[in-house]
Amino acid sequence: MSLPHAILTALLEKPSSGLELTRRFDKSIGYFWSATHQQIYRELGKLEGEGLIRALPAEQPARGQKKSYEVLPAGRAELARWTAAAQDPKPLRDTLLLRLRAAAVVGTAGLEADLRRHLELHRRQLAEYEEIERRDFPPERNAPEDRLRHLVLRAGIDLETFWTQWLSHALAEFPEPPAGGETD
Amino acid sequence: MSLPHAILTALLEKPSSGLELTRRFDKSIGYFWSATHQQIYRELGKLEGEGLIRALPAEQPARGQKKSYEVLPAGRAELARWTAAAQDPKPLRDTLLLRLRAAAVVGTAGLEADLRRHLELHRRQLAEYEEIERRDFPPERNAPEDRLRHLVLRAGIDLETFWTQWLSHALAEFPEPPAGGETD
DNA sequence: ACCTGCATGTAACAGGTTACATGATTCG
DNA sequence: CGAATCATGTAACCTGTTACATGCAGGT
Repeated sequence: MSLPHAILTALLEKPSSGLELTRRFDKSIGYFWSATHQQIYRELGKLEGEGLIRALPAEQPARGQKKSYEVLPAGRAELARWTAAAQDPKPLRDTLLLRLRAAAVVGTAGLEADLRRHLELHRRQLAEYEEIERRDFPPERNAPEDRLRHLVLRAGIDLETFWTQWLSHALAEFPEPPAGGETD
Repeated sequence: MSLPHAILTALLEKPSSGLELTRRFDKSIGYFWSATHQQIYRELGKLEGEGLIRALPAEQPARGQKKSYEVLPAGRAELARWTAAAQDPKPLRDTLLLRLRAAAVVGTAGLEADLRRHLELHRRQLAEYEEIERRDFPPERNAPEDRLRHLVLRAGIDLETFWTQWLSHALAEFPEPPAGGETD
């Protein structure tokens, strides 16, 4: 029950068409909530049916025609309700940790290369976030309306920092020891 | 495509029935890959059909009868293959960050209480992990076959540490400022 | 006229969640 | 015998993923 609220947030920030939303879900919003265009169109239809958003009139409701949406008061109310409602944190579900645990049983052969690749990917993501921070939140301007957005970005930076450090640590004690539990 | 491999790993560590697996997915394995008993039974059926595991014979295949499974060689091979195969990290998808971004638009009313609750939950989880670390991985015994398991636990500890720190930081600059973008 | 790119969709499927159903065992 | 508990399962649904379909606009 989060995708509709992600879309409401995006549309409140700026009314958009499906494709524009898709583009924005590949960038800023997608940093913590990704979605494909198929999901977005499906959800836009639902939200419109529920009266939370409406299409801006542009005459043609035809197929290849751009169609922009804006949030209705009911949509804003629903988003505010959802934002304030108590929600339990979802338990972690991470493939890489699972693979490490599996490697303890079937052996580590071949795993190291992918760990290195992940490390490189996380380093790149971290650099990208830090670049955004430099650009959008320089130390001097600390406007209160930026605080929440900066906080979200900090979470991204800290998470990528965690992954790079943890992967470095993992790789450090990886290559040399035979690491128990081979194919027996 | 991870649940079957989580189950294979669990069964290699110790052959079990569906319910026993469910219990283990509420503890150690569930710390990074959770699953309900419905998922587990469904997946056990599939894995058996594919010849990766088999039921230990106990005469009754009846409904209320315990049924234990063990991993076949094909299952072990598949797990080794999957563990070594390259996989892209899944993009982050976090509700709390989304709610913060939404709060930047519709206002922060009511959010703070749930942030406090999350902080408390993460603190508890962190304490639990640290307790496990003290119990299972004391500094003196550093057996090589424990290394990978310890590494996985460290990831859990570091992640919970991140959340507690980030949430503390978030709450610190939260209460006082009016935080732009109220219900207008 | 044709091709490429933009834009909106449909369909089928896989994985996860929730609610419920059924049989066996144990304990009062 | 009845209730509680253990154990295995079914069914319906929701979300997310992948592959494909359709219409329009602009360039050559």
